[in-house]
Amino acid sequence: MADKTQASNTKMPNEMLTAHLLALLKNWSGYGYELAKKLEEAGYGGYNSGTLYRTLRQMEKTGLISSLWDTSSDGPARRVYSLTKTGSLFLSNWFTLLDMHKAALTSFVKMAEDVSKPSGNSSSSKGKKVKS
Amino acid sequence: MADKTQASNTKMPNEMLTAHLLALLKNWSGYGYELAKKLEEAGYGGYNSGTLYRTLRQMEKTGLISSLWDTSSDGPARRVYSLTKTGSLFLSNWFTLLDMHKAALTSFVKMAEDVSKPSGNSSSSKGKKVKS
DNA sequence: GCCATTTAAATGCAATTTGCATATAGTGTC
DNA sequence: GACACTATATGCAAATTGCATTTAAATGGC
Repeated sequence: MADKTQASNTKMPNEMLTAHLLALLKNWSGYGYELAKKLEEAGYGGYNSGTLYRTLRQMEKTGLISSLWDTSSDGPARRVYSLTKTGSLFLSNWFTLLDMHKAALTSFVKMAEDVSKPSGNSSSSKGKKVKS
Repeated sequence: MADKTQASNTKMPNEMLTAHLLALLKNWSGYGYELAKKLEEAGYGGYNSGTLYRTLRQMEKTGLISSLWDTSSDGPARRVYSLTKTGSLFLSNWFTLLDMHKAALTSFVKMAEDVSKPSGNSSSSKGKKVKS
């Protein structure tokens, strides 16, 4: 479990945790402990519980999700979250943001490729060579 | 310029700045001021210079890029950066990370969709309804 | 009943990161 | 000299994170 499937050592930034939580809560209602386990199952464990709960509370404060206590079930009370309209919007914005980000990356790479290989011209030239 | 083309108000996390810088530096050598302008042109301004320079220094410290001073040109000296092998690797890892992230998001959304619409069953049921 | 364990959420605090303003410095121009 | 533009860096308060720890309800075993 938690088998470090993530692309090598690259650390997931926390904004992605927010996105994951929003996606899990889309068309669903879940509480922290449950969400943590789902993330774990999906290979996105590695967040410690403190961070997770705090992230959830903060998402609530910023209006992405809303919560209410569920005392109906056994065991300690659960704070059950569900997506707000804002959260839903944020999620779809995140998707487009990801696309734009990726597009920018590829275009940046290509930009440089085009300049460093200007038709039949070898070595230096445009390649903004540093003097020493 | 800097025309807030980014999907609404969603803020770019700084890990993405790192990715952008790496992409710009792939097959290229550039310095901070220049990189800032390229980002600006591409619609990814909105980073203040302090953050940008500090990010670059930190990327150097972690071995993603390396720098040397360029005093050959007019004006103040420039710290010219180029990608290390690690940086190049990080960038391609970042790409796969993005893909995995997006795949996870869509699968999460679909997961919930499948449960909340169980064939011909209306209202509550599996939808993990909260009591009050 | 008593104790350990599991479920569930939250807090304390040090360490890191960020945002914003400001500092420093070289060059050219009026 | 005063000013603007290029170029990098720092100070410091505010926000965020990581890690350990705390609180608390319920269950299972003895």
